[in-house]
Amino acid sequence: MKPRKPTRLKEVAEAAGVDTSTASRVLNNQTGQRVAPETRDRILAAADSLGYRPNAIARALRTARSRTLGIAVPQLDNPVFAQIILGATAAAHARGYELLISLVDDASAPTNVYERLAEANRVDGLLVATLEDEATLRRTLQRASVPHVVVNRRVRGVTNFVALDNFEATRTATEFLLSLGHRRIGHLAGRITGYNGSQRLAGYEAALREAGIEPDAALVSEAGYTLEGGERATHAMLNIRRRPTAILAATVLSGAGALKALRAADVRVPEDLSVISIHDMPIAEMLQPPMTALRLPTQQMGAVATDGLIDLIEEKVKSISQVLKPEGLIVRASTAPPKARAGRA
Amino acid sequence: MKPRKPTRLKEVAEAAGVDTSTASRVLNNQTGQRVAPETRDRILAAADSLGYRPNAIARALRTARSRTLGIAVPQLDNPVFAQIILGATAAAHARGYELLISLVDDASAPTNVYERLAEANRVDGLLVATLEDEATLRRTLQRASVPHVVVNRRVRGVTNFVALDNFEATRTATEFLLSLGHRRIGHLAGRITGYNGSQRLAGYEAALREAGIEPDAALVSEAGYTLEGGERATHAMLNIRRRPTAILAATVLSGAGALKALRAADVRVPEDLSVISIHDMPIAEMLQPPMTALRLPTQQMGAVATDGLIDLIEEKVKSISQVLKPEGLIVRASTAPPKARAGRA
DNA sequence: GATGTTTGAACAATCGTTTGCGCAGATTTT
DNA sequence: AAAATCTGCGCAAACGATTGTTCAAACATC
Repeated sequence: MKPRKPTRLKEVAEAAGVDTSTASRVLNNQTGQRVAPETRDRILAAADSLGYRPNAIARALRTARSRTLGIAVPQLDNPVFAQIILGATAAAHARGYELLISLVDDASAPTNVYERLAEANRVDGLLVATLEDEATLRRTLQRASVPHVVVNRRVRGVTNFVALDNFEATRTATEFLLSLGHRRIGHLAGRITGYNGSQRLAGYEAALREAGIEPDAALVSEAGYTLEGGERATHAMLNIRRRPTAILAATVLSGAGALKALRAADVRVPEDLSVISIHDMPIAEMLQPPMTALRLPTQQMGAVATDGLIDLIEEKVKSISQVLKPEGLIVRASTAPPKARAGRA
Repeated sequence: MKPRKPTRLKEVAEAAGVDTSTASRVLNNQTGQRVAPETRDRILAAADSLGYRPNAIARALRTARSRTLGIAVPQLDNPVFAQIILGATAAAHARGYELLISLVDDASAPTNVYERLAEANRVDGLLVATLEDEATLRRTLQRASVPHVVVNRRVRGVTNFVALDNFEATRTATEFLLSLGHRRIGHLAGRITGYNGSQRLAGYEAALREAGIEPDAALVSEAGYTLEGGERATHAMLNIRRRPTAILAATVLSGAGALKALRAADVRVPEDLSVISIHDMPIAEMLQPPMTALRLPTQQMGAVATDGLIDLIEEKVKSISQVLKPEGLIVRASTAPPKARAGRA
C-alpha cells in the first residue's frame, strides 16, 4: 500500500483558498511581499495538515539551484577520504545541502564526472579530492561550469582549495624524532610528485637541516600510501649501509607496512628502531606497537571545504583557500630514544 | 572567465533547424517516432558541436524520475559501510544513476532523512543501511514514498533486503576452530539484539552443538563492533574460571581489541589462544599477528542492493531479497591448534 | 467626495525537458 | 484521379515550483 501521491503546492493553496504564489511566498518566508497574518496561518495550517513537502526538483529548475553538491573522490577504502566525506556531509547537511558522491578511478576519464554532475545542472558546486595529475585537473576545472574547491591538495591555477599543512606535519614529526636523539631518520615518502608527498618530504628535510643534518637521499624511499608500499620501501631501507634509527612514514598505512617489514626482519620497535606516521587514524591504535602519529584535521578539512564551497555558491565570499595546521602529535609506543650506541651526536 | 551558459535543447534544435520535440526524440533514441536519417544526423551533429548536455533537473521534473538514489548510513569510519557505499556507487554509476549520501546518527531523527530525500522527490529510491531499532525503521519505511532496499540486515515487515549470511559465517569460523582442536571457544558478540549480532551468535552456537559441545554462556560477551568493546570483553573473558583457547570476534575491530587485551595480559597469540574474526578487511593484514578472518562480500552487498533497487524502480522485478554467502576463510597467523595440555576432548 | 497611497493577493510567465496529438506532403491503393 | 495510408515533423501542454507585475479594495489625505 504505497502512500498516495505527495501533495503539491497547488493543493495547499486550494485548501487555504489562496493562489499558489501566495502560498509559495508564505512557505518561503519571503520578506518582499506582505501577507495578512490570518492568511499566513491558514496556509501554514493547510501545508502542515496535508504534509506538504516542496518538490526539490521543481524548485531547482525554477531557481537554477539544486542545493546539491558533488564530491569526487578516488577511493573509499582509504580512511582519509572517508573522513573527508564525513566532514563534508555533515557540513552540507547543516546548511541544507545534499551531497552527491562520485568515484573517480584514475582509469576512467575523470572529465566524465564533472560533466555528468556539473554540466547536467545536477550540482551547484564541486568538491574535488581526486588524484589526477595537476595539468589534467587544472584543465578540467578551468572549464567547470560551477564553483569548485579542491580538497587535500593544491593545484596551480586553481584558486579555491583547502589543504593540510603537510610541511608542518613532517617537520613536527621529524623534530620529535630529533628531540628523542635520533640523527639518522628515514622517510617513507608518499608520491613525491604529488602535492602532499612533496610537501611532506620538504618538511622532513627542513627539520633535518635546521638540526644541522644534511638529508641523505639513501634514507628517502617512495612508498606511496599503502601497506605494501611501506613494507617494500622499509625492506629496502634496511639493506643500506648505515640503517636509520627511526622512520617517518608519510601515512599510517605505509607506517603499518613498515612495522610489518621490521617484524619480518626481526628489528624491534621501538627498541631498535622508532616509527612515526603522519595521519593519525583509528588503526594507529590497533597496530603493535601502537603507532605514534601526527594527527591532521582531515574531517575538518572536508567540513571547511564544504562550507567554503557553499559560501562561494551563495556568493558570500570571492574565494577560499586554507591550509589547516596539524592537530598535534599523538605519542604512542612505536617511538623511543635510539639505543645508546647510536647516541653519538 | 566562467564558461558561458550551457546550451539548451532549444539551441540545438534551432541550429539543426528542427523543433525541440524532434531533437528530444532523436537524442533520446526514441523508437516510437520515425525521423529521417538526414535530420537525425543534423541534430546529432548540432548537439555535438554545441556540447549539449541535457539538463538533468528539467528532465527529472518532466519524467518524474531523478535517476538518483539515496543511501543512508550510520557512519563512515567503519570500513564495512565504506565498502557498502563503494559497491553501491559503482553499481549506480554503471546504470546511469547518481548516489546521494546521507548520514543518520542515532541521535537525530532518522525520519528526517527519508523525508528530505524521498518526499522531496530528490531520489527515486532509497538504500537503507542504518542501525535504528527494528520498530522505528519499519514504521518509517512503511510510509516511504519510494522503493527501498534494506542493506546489511533484515527487518520484519520490510520485504526488500540484501544481507550477509552471518549464521553461515560464524558457523564456518567456529568449525574451523573446532577442526584445529579447540573445544572451549569464546565469542565476542556484536549487538546481540541486532540482526547481524544475533545471527552470528546463533551460527557460533550451532557449530558448537553440531560438535557435541553445549554453548557456555560464560564464553559469550557482548562487545559491539569497536576496538574498545573487544578489548573490554576480552579482558573480562580472561578472568573466568576456565579460559577459552580460542576467541571468535564478531567483527575485525573487536578482534583487534582482543589482540590488544591479550597482549596486555601477556597471552600469546596464537600459541596460548587463537583469535579469528568475521569480516575480513585490509586492517586484518596489518595487525600483529595478522588476523585469520572470514571474508564477507560487503562491497558486493552494496552493489547487489543497488542493482536490485534500480530493478525495483524500473519495475523489472517485484521484490528483492538476498542473503549473500561468505567468500571464504582467510587463514593468517592468529590461529593455531590449542596447546597440547588442552587436547583432552 | 475626488484623489492618492498602501495593503494583500491573484495573474501569468518562466525554468528546460518530454510527449500526446495533429497535420501537411508524399506515397500507395482502388 | 480520388481515397486511404504513411512519413516525418511541428504545436502545445504538461511537470511543480518561483517571482515580476497587475489589480482591486481599503484606507488616508485634502
